[in-house]
Amino acid sequence: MRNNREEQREGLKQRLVDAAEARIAAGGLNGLKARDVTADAGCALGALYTAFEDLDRLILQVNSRTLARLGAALQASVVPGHGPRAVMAELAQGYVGFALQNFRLWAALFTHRLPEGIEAPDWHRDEHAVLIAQIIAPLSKLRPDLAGAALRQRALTVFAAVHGVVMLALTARFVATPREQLPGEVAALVEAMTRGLEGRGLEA
Amino acid sequence: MRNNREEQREGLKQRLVDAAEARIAAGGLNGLKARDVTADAGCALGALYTAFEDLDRLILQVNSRTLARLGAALQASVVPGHGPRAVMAELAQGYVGFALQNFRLWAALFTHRLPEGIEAPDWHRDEHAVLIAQIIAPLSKLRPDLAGAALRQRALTVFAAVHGVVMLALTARFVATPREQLPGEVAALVEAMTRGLEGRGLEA
DNA sequence: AGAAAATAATGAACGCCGTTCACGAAACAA
DNA sequence: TTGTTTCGTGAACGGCGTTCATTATTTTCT
Repeated sequence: MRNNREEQREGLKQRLVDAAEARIAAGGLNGLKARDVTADAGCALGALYTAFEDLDRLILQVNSRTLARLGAALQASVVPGHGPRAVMAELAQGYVGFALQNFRLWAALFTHRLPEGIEAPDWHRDEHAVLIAQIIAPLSKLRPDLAGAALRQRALTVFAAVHGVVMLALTARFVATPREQLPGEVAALVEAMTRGLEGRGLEA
Repeated sequence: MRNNREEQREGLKQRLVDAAEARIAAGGLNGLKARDVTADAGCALGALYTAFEDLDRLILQVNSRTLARLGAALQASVVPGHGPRAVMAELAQGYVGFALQNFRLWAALFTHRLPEGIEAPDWHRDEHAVLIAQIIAPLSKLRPDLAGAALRQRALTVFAAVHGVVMLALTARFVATPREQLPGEVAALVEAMTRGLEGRGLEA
C-alpha cells in the first residue's frame, strides 16, 4: 500500500491552500471562487468541503500563512542595537513594505469577515500576536511606566495607528495618500508618536 | 394631474435609500439584499434598477447620508476657543462617539467596495472631505510650516491613524481593544501625536 | 378629449455562487 | 477476499444580483 489516508488528505489540503493563496494574490478575496480553487487543485468541487468546513476556513489557512510571512518580515526589518524610536520606525517601514509587496494577501487579512456570530478559532486569533510582538520592547523603553496588559494594549494602539494610515492609503475609494508618499507619511506619524511618547512623564 | 414623473421617481428613490439605510443599520452591509429593500420600499424587485444603476449605487447614497451626519457630528464636537491640541482631542472623541453610536452605517463607509476597476463618482469622493476638514485648522497651528496639499495630506494621515485604532477595535477578529478602553486609547494616541507634532521644529 | 408614443414598474427567469448529498471508488480490517 | 468505513465526485439546491419581455402609467400630439 503506497498511500495512507492521512497523507492523501494532507496533500489535498495543501494543494487547496496553495491554489487559494495564488487566487487571492492574483484577484483579491472577491476573486476567490470555490470552483476555481478546486479546479486549480485538481479535485472536484465537493472535495473542498471534505478538507475544510467551508470556504472561510480555507481563507483562514491562507491568512495564517500570510501572518507568518509578515511576522518574519517584521523581524527582519529591525536593526539590532538601534534605539526604541529607530526600531519603531523600522517596524513601520517593514510593515509598509510588506503591505505594498503582498497587497492582496495583506488586504485579505483585514477585509475577510466571518459570517455574523461566528468567531475565528483560538489558534488563528493567537497568530495575530505577530502584529504587535515586536512593538512591545521599544515601546516599553519609551514608556517605562507601562507593563503587562496595559503595555500590550498600547502597542496594539500604535500598530493600529500605523495600520490605519497604510490601509486607507492602499484601499480607500476617496482622497488617498499616493503610494510614493506613504512611507514618508508613516515615518512622520511614527516620529510624532514616538516623540510624544518619549516626552511624556518628564514634566508631569 | 397630481403626480408628475419626477416626483414619483424621487419618492421611490427616497424610499429605497431609507429602506437600505435601515437594513444596513440593522444587519450590516452583508445583510442588505435587493429583495428585502424593494419589499421594504413597497416596490417590485426590478424597480430598484430603474432608480439606481445597481445595488452599489444605492449603498453610495446611504454612505453619502452617513458622511453628512458624521460631518455634522464632528463639527458639533469642537469647542470654540480651545487650543489646537484640545480641538484634536475633541474631534477624535467625536469620531469615536459617532462610530460607536452608528456602528454598522459607519462601518459601511469603509467596508463597502465597488467591483474592481469601477471608481466612485466625483461627487461622492468629494464628500469624504468632511473626514479631514476640521483637522486642518488645528494641525496648521501645531505645524505652521505645513500648508496647502502637504497640510491636507498630513491631516489625512492624522485622521487615518485615529480611524485605524477605532476600526481595529470595533471590527477586528483578533485581540481587539475593549470598547470601554477605546476612548482612552484614542486619547492617548492623539495626545502623543499632537505632543510630537507640537515639539517638532523647536530644536531643529 | 382621445389616440399614439414614451417611459416606468412588474416579477418571472437567468447566471453565478457556496454548499449539500446520494452515489461510486478507494482504503482499511477481517 | 469480503465487508466496512471513509473519501472524492459532480449534479442538484437554494439564494443572490441582475435582466428583460410584458403590462401599466404618464406624457405628447392632434
